[in-house]
Amino acid sequence: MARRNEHSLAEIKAMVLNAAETIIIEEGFAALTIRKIAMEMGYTVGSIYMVFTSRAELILHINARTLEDIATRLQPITATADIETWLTAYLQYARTNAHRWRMIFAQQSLEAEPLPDWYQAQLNSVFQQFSAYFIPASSEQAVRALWQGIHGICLLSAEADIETSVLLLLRTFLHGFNK
Amino acid sequence: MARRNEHSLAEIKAMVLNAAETIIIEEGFAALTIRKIAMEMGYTVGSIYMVFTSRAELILHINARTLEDIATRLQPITATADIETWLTAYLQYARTNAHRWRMIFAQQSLEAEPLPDWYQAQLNSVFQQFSAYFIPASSEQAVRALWQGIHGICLLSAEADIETSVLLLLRTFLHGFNK
DNA sequence: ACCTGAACACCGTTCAAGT
DNA sequence: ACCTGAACACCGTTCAAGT
Repeated sequence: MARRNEHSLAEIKAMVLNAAETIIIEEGFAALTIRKIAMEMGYTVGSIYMVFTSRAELILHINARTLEDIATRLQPITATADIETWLTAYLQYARTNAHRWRMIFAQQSLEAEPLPDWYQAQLNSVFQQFSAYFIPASSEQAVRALWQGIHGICLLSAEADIETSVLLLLRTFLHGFNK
Repeated sequence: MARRNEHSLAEIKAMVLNAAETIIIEEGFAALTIRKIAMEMGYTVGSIYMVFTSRAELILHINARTLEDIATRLQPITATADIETWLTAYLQYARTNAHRWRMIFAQQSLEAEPLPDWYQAQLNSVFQQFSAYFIPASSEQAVRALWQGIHGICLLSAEADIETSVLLLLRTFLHGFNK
């Protein structure tokens, strides 16, 4: 056995990411095992370690992809609509892609070492779309606090009425901000 | 072997909780395994299932204890101090007992079935101290949004300056709230 | 009745060995 | 050079068997 040479390393890497994404969408983060990914893509466990050094690194790349997807989809809205429309679209993405979206924050809570720069950049590409609405004349820290606050609501709410709560926080915040 | 009868079931239950708490404080949530708890308390794995039906149920009880501890410690402040003082004390508890405090939210993200009533009550005993500062004339939903928002900041911030960010959110919110 | 510890069905990760 | 799959060191959970 061994040495099939059907796919390049780059292709295998893409297959791992696609298989992983399918599992997450269908079964959630907790169901994502290396063995299941290998099965899904028709390779053995060892192969996955040819392209990713660990499960943690793989998860980081999956999340980076999700963040890229979010940034791409919301970009057109940024140009044309107001902040409530943008935020509503973001919340809709989170609802529609619940498993993938939640996974971004499941990873964080492991604390551990700091996130790599390329990943931070992906995180920022979404946050910057949001924060652009507040520039100029708003402290970066206040806008970030609001952004994190919105995610607190999303992560801790029992499904229903998340949108109402988030808009409530946003409006009260803006009201307080604009004197 | 078997049948030592050194401890009642209630005593064993307390020993499990104490051993688990020690592990969490010293090594964090990820290090909490059934085998390690058993080792720590001088029993075997099977014994733990005499007093808890599963790891998930055990975690729920540990978190309930933490919530009770928080409520007890903050109670005296509620009576005498303003909201910023109370919130600062809460944040200090979260910082000082980081592992135990974080664990409360690690569990949540598993979604799964709804939390039992007795646990919801423990969650509420802390939230009610917070929300009391806003009564009357504030919508329950807005106060809850702020409370969850504060936790978003705590969970997603990189350690430094959490207190500043939280107070920023609180003050802007209050400013917006009071016309 | 209480407690054990082996067994079961899983994990992530490594690496000698095959082609 | 690429890929396998057995092996290692773990998990949570169960339950027949011992005292």
